[in-house]
Amino acid sequence: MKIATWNINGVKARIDNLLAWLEESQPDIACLQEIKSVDENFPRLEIEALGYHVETHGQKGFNGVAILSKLRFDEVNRRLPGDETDEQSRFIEGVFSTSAGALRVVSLYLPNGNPVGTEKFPYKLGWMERLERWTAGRLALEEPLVLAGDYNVIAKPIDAKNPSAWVDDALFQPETREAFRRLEWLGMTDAIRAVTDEQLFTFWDYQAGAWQKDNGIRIDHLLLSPEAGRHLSSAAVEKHVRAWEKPSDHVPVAIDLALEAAA
DNA sequence: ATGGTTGCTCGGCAA
Repeated sequence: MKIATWNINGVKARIDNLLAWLEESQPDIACLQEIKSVDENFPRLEIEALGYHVETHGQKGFNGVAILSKLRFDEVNRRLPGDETDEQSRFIEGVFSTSAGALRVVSLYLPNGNPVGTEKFPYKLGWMERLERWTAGRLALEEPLVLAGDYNVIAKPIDAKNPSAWVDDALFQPETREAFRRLEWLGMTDAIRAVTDEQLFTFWDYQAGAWQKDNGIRIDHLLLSPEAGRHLSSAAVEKHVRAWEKPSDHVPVAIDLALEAAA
């Protein structure tokens, strides 16, 4: 079963790329971030025509996440618990029936947190604390769990072409990196790092020729519970998508799990 | 380089 995550930076601007990518990559489950659309305007008909079920959690103008799945959703949960006042659409969980029992897949768009020194940074850290608590609860179920999305976290210096350029950025603060490590300490595995130590990027800024200079960062991650990680057979960044016409500034990251949809 | 580019929405924010 192929599970992918992609920050598409606007579903309206990216619909042609999204449909082309779905046909080429053929993910069984696709987690999207920054759909920048309300649910009513999400182009579900075109996507359903390719054989996907569609669940969204959007808002006007910014943020917004979605899960597309060739498997039927058994359950859908929107919003990360822990702060009833949080109005930003950044979290959706789908539950699916597989050969290994219930599979839980989350599409998350973790707050950017810039600039550090404003209320945006503590919002990011608070969101990461809520995610840690939620994940601890799900891990107690001892089920396959995939947390996929744009984490806005540069976990290690190797995950940036120029780490020194990011030292004042929320994505690379010690508190940010520690909060990410706490998710790993809970028992979650960074799928890419389970298969390779090489330098890989998932985001290149639109500005200053970042793509042409390969000045990128790796901030889109799939974290796996032990029960998901034991089925991991491959993980890869689909870098070529960044060279398409009218690209997102992020590219898809995909894993294969040796699991099948329940009969 | 206190710049640069894109999306959403048509001024200014978010990234």
